[in-house]
Amino acid sequence: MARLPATRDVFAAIADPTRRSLLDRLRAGEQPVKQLAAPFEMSAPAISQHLSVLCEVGLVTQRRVGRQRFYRLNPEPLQQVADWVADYEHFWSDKLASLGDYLEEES
Amino acid sequence: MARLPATRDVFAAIADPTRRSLLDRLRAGEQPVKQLAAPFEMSAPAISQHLSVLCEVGLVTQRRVGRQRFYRLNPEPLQQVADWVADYEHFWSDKLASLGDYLEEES
DNA sequence: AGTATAGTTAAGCAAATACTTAATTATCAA
DNA sequence: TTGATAATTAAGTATTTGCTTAACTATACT
Repeated sequence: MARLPATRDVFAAIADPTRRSLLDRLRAGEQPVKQLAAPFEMSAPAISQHLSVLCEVGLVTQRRVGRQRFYRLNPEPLQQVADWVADYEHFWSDKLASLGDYLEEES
Repeated sequence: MARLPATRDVFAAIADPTRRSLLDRLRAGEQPVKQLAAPFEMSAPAISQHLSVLCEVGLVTQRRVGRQRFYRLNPEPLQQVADWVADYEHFWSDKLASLGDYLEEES
């Protein structure tokens, strides 16, 4: 037997470093694929496939202009990630706080 | 040809739903594997392998007590994720703000 | 000593992933 | 209409992943 179908969710989408870079670049604003893909040493189809994953989970939207395809960032789905991580934030801030106490006692 | 070695980082570690659940459960405190694994319908080795991934990226630590292995949450590496997502937060809050403006104008 | 318990390591497998090159679609330009 | 450009879809491949069962290690119980 093997694992379950592994529905592609936001967490899976941002697990890939290339896809995170693409999102990072899109923060500069809507861009056509050519421009977006410029810094990557990867074939155009590879980029196209990554963009379609991002599209599927709603992290980007598409707009056609002539023969170009403009991609735009849609960060809302990242809220899911932010929400999940937020539940852990007090754990490390508590740790930092106790480290602070420790340093204070030492000084 | 194929892809590059794909070093396992925090983003990859939290991409798997089972591993996220394990972390969620560990928020209740340090636990032996048996207790931690109880709700999962998965073999013990599968859980063990997930825990070792979490260990590799530093999200959990281990402590041996008799024949038990206690795992403890170490949330610090999640800061990386929090930091990355934080850069996107103003994007969606801007969007919400403009939605707010829109709703205000409508009323 | 013998056996049960907690957990990992080993080996193997099917599906998913991240690429590749080749072919295709669609638009623009001469 | 011919050709170049922008991008995708198709098909194929190597690697990784998430599981499984079987075997192993180590501690505890009787």
